[in-house]
Amino acid sequence: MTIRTRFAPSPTGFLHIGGARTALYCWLEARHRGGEFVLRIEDTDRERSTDEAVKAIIEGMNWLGLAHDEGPFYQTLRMDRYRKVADDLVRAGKAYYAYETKEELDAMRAQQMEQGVKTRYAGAYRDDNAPLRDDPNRVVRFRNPATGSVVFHDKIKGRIEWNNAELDDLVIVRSDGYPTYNFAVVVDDIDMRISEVIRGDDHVNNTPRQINIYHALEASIPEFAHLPMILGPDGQKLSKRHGAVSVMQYRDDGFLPHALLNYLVRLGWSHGDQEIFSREEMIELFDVADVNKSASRFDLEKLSWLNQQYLKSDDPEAIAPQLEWHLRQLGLDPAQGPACADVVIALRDRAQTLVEMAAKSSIWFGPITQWDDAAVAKHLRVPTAAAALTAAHEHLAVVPEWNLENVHEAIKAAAAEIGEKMGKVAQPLRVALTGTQVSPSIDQTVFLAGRTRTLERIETALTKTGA
RNA sequence: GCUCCCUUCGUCUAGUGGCCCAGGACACCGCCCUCUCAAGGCGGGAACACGAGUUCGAGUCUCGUAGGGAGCGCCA
Repeated sequence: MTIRTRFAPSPTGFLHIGGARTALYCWLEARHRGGEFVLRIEDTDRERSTDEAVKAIIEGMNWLGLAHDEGPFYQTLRMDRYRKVADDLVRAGKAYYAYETKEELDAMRAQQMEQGVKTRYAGAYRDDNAPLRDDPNRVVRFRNPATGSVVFHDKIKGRIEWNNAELDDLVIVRSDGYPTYNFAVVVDDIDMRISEVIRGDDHVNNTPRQINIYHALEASIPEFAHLPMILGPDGQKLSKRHGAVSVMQYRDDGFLPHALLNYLVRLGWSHGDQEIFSREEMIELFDVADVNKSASRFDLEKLSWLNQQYLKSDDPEAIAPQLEWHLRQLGLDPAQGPACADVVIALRDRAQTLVEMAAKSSIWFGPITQWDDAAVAKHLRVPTAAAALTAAHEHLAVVPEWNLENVHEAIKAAAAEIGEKMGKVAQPLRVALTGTQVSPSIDQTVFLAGRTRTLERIETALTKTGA
């Protein structure tokens, strides 16, 4: 039997880090075991579900490259199915109609809280066997076993046992006719033949009652794996109010999807001392049973480090289009400068994100917008600057073919001509070309500027030397 | 209040009774390299929450304590 996993977000917002990791683990588990990965949209909360959120979630998964094999399925399209299953349950005596108002239920809970007992439904209809009647408050409740216990083996948390006495008769169909989460998931997971339920550990508490519903439906129980949460950098729970952002924000912030995936796969899971995983390695090595039990914090610095590792090791030609995208975000035209793959090579040791890389490349795609006064004072207003720049201009003007090696030789020759070390030429030249005293190696900086731009900027800089 | 879950360097983690006076990675500090900044190389400080017990031997097993988290909805 092939295994099947599913990712089942509710479309009430964007795909955030926690959801992305859940999706990744579901996807990896399916790929690793040669199974199938299905996407299901849990949109029974009509108040909060939106089409934009569905699009945002799918966009996020596409960006990360987490392709599903089936779906997306929409719960709102399966209403008839849920109603039929609920009716069958009522007919079989495994569920019943109840008619309490929300106010009555609130009062019941408040009273139980006061008495220090677990809050649970203790209404009158469980044993009432009342015939169906029309009432705006009519719901269907599941008749949970009153005695015994539910035991399951979570692939991550281990053995978990729950007393049925702790569980109450949950509503499975609301007064508006819509199914509730705990009911719809079970019906869906059965119908979609899900063999492994991988989800956040905020659902462990729901699992025993869901298992009871599986039993009532005479379906076989899938395996469960409850993932620990991802906390914010401060150890607080991530929420929309507190630090949770869309995975697409990471694209905008200059991260590579593979880097995010690699970061996420290592957050709560590991394989010895290995830090870098190709997609193939993730698939080969990942096993949901190896996931850690405890929550972990999101660390932007480690993500940034990983991102740079990929910036350094990925094919520059593959990164180039992404850099171009970020250049355009800055209002720069990639056509007005050197080949972006060359820029990637020059800057990948100096930038952790594509946003940083794009910012640092602006000097090759447009005019110098800001002069660092300290740099000018230190490297242009010195006795040797004018001679160094003049010599550089002279040699660079006649470089036969404008490539990195020839540019390097020309600058070396200029230094030799004035009898100074490289630094005496490189620094003034760097300030002339960038307006600052920080840039990639001088030959790279000059090469990427191109001959015309380089000579122009040296001429401009000469006027600043005071010579 | 009740139920369930979790606890190794600041952070992510290795560790499944002796290989651990605890290893790797990020971050931090120092040195080297060097045309700047990085990157890289080398080195450094830094943790088994606490207490009992089991055992010849415990980070690893058991119990308790403390701390943290989740759930207790006609939300998912």
